[in-house]
Amino acid sequence: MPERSERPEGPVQPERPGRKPRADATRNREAVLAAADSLFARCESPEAVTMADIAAAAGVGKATLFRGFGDRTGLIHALYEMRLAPIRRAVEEGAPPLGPATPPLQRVPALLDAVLSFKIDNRHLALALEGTGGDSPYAAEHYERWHSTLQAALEQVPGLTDSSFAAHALLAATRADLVEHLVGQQRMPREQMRAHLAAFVARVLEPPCAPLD
Amino acid sequence: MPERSERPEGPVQPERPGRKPRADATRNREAVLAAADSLFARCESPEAVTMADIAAAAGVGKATLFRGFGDRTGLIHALYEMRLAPIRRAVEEGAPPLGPATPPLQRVPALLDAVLSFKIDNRHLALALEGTGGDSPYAAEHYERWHSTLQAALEQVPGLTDSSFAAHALLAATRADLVEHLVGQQRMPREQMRAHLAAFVARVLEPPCAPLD
DNA sequence: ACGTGAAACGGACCCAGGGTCCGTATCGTA
DNA sequence: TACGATACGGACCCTGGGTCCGTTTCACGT
Repeated sequence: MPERSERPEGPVQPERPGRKPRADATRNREAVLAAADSLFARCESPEAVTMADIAAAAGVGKATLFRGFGDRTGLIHALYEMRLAPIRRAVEEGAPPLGPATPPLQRVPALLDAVLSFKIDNRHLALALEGTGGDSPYAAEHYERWHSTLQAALEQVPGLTDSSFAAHALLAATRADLVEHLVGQQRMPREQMRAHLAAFVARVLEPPCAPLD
Repeated sequence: MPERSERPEGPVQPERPGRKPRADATRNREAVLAAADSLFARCESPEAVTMADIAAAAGVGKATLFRGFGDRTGLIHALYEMRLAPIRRAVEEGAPPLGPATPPLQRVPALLDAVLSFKIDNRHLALALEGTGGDSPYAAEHYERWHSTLQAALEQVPGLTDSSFAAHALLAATRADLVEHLVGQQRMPREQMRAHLAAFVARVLEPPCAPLD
């Protein structure tokens, strides 16, 4: 039993300020990201694209992948974070309806719609990340971020007693493989999926029957 | 690109009535199921238990595993169905609150609580099944069964417009890795998890604010 | 009881794919 | 331009799912 330790993953951009980073290194990093992005987008199943494929497509040796990103999960993670960055900024410091100044009853649906839309548009990537066998999606820090943001908003919704669980449950409705099943396999149109989620969220946010006067 | 065909999986109990099945075959099948069950229960991560491990624990050659169950997924599937069978019977032909005669507003929470309880009690197994990389959980027929049963019940809930999506969303709150995260990692007590889900479900089932007279 | 052929057995074997090693080529700096 | 540090890349290793085939074991008919 190998007893999973705390993920070795040493040399992933140590950010040495003493020396300028080598040009070929950054160039290769970009090439790898681009190649991987393209491959994941093109292929139906994420596990169909191997590390060797990515290396070949980027015109680079396999070791370069692992030197730059640690392991497969690290590479996928880097790709995912790259795509997610703008949305994250919009959530953390942007204007309503995503930004922090939005009233909860408006922000919760906006957040969930943003997550869903992102996963629809990047479902192959999201699938690769969530389906990456080893570590569950719930260990990833970006999930932690979404969850705590959503929970904070839900906390201010009247009548919701368990905001943490509710946040988990609502986020679960945007799981990548569910999105892939509905949008990818069953060809549900993007807008219809968003509408369904919106209706479901609205139902959850609806105040309890007796409006306190 | 290997182009996933319709799962070869030929010789999984073809049920020939012409000849009595060989004694050693059924004995080995039992041994394998028992060994696998025990190993999955004992180990934290499902991918820590290999087919060779199971074969060794059962005192059987690897080929016997694959002859009897097709592939890894098939074995896990057989285990899962075995455990699930009593609940399935209770749902299909049992008494309330799980059986078909139950009024929807009572049956929906009962169904979801049954699923959740089952996944808590068999989370390693459920994790193995849902996390089995290749095919998404949504392709499995037992998911299809849960979904259609739940959808049928939800259809009769007033004000719910999209029963199919709602069924998906509610079932998503019982995903094995979420259960593992909350109960396994964060040590949430079983009863508390059930209470949280029950509260969430109740919130969804709550009728829209204006009660029709 | 015993011969017989079909079915099951098992472990050596194959192969894909993630991850590593180390001699070599390249870059930034003096 | 020389030099040390850094990155390169492809041969290599290893684990783990899945298969092959010679051998064994069973169920059935006599």
